[in-house]
Amino acid sequence: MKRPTIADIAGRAGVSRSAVSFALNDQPGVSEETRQRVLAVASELGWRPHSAARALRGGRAGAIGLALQRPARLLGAEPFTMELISGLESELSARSCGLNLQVVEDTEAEIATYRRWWAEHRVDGVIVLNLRDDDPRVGVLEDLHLPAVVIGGPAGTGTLPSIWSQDASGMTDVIEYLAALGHRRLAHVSGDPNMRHIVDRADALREVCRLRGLPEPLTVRADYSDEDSAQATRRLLAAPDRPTAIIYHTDLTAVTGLEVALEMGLSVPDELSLVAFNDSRLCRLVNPKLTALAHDIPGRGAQAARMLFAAIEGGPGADSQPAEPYRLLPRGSTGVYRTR
Amino acid sequence: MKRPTIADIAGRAGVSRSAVSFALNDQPGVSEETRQRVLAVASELGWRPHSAARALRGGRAGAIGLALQRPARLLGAEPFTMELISGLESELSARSCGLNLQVVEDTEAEIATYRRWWAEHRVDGVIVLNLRDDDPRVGVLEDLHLPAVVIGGPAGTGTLPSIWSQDASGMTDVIEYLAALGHRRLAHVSGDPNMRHIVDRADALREVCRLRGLPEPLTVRADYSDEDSAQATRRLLAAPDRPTAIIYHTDLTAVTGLEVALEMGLSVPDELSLVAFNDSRLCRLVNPKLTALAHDIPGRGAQAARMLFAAIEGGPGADSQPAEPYRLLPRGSTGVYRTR
DNA sequence: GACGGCCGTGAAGCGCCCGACCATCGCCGA
DNA sequence: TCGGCGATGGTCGGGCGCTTCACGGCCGTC
Repeated sequence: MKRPTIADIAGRAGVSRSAVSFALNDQPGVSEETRQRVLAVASELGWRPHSAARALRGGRAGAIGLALQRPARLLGAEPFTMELISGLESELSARSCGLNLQVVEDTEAEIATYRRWWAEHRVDGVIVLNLRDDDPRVGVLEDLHLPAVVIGGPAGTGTLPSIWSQDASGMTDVIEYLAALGHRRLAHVSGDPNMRHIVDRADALREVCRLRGLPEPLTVRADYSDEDSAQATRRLLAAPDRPTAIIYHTDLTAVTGLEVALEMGLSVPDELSLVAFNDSRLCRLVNPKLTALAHDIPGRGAQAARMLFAAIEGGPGADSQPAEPYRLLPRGSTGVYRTR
Repeated sequence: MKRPTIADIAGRAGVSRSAVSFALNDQPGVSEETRQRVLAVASELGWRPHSAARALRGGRAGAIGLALQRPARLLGAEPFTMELISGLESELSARSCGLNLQVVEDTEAEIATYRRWWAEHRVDGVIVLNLRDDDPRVGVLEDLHLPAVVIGGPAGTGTLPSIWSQDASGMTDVIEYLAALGHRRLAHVSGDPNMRHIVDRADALREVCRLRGLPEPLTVRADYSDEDSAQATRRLLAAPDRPTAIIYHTDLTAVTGLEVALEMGLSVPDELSLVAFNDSRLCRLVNPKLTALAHDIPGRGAQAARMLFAAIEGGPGADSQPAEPYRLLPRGSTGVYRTR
């Protein structure tokens, strides 16, 4: 089977290659009659533009890039990435634009990937995840003039458009909810402090507690691993003045924390309330179900894709904007705190 | 910033473009001295081949394709896909080959995607997931002569190489394990009966039970959704002659089943044992932890990638082969059945 | 002096797009 | 009546970056 080219269509329709090109691209320069004839022949032959030829000619690569900086074992556990991808795809496929995926080890490798994509003309733009403080990726992308949309921010994205989650306000909602339930001693299992949104949450937590006259909240770090998450919760619960509510930076971490709490003989939510950032099915699979801060991740993916297209086309619509706010979904893991 | 081309290198090195091309591609036709000089200039300029130009010239697209036929909300919940991708990537990035991802609605859309990829020269080959009976994708890929590796089989893959999981033997292991624990009334929550591996498991279950003189196992279907999984388990446990052990086609389904069983007041594993196909972190997050049949998914992805490369290059190494067998990981959800 | 290796150059061409050009026709003013 | 002109509908050909085939000097050898 041979792929038909424009020349084949030209031959069959009895016109020149240019005429075919004009007809296929809705350009002026051919009569309506010729255009229809060309289109008919093209669809009969099943012609599709050769993406490489188009890209070479100086046009679009017809694909965007997504570099995932995650070890293999985590990529699976975390629903975030896949939900984001499916959201991206919903917009991409509507414009028959491809998605190039690359799993990278670290930031350095990610930057190398951007440079390679740029040099090889593989993508028209990229989506950047997990913004960090002084993120070197921003400068590189700006230098390359490679269109990009950052998921994160709003600070530190340079000239790149971004879509930022309202982490401080999400955290505030949680604290107010917990405070209303009578909790005073809060704790926070936090993530990588280099991540912008992680810092935003921690800052908000301290700030709101101070304003409301609550004691300084305990904070410990945990990565996504089982052991680390369990250890973090154990440390918090072993503290002399044990917290009555714990806020986790991830559903995964929270679920592990729940197991640990139950293991240690605590009753949830009677003696301990738990809240997770990032809702997912996981939160509903455990018992009691986890109270969570939910986000429309596929929706955000779609929004990011639209912004990226706007950035690529250089038109309007590529301005930074907030994602829709977190929604607090109270479930069985949080309850009224009764002083004993 | 301008991307350097071969002509730029040629100018700087004082040789013709052809010579540069030979040097960069390790072809004979240039002296060792010239080659070194060209390579030095190339790396100084940061030259990278323009992927579109190469593809146009008739070479490789430098990417493989993966079409995911899953609704958005499932893609996130299921760790399988991401683990597979990270396995694929480990091989791909070693050869600096890209991965093209596309989320599709149904088989028809998937086939359309293959045709488009082929016509647009976007990918050099594809990975096919979830083989079904009389799968139309096989014929299409054969017709297009688009190299492909099927994850599934071994039957029904036509001339396409495949890597097949040993589902019957996995199922047999489970039954023997459960039988050894004293279970006789087994049940099976099964998946889409059009999927080859699902049928293999069901067949093995019936066959082995017959051979061992166990009663005909109950079988119900459930998709990946919460409601469906819960409903399936409820139906089984409400049956007059309740099973003492249930085998689930997915960790997700099994976790939901566990919740339902606990809700219904059954003690796991004292009154009911549960086993899941597909181990994942999910199985260790619940209480009791789920006994599961584990698979090295990233490993299989890597193997599939290697086979696909072999198929693309037309060399040897593209023969169908079994994946490594399932490993049964007994955990807290299975135990001795004591007649009451 | 014919011949074969070795290095290197020139040019064609992959499929597509687009700027330059050209033929035809209708219309207008001289 | 006829030349000039603009609009319309089309053709020609170059070039994007890269590979590769055909060829052409140049040297050493029989």
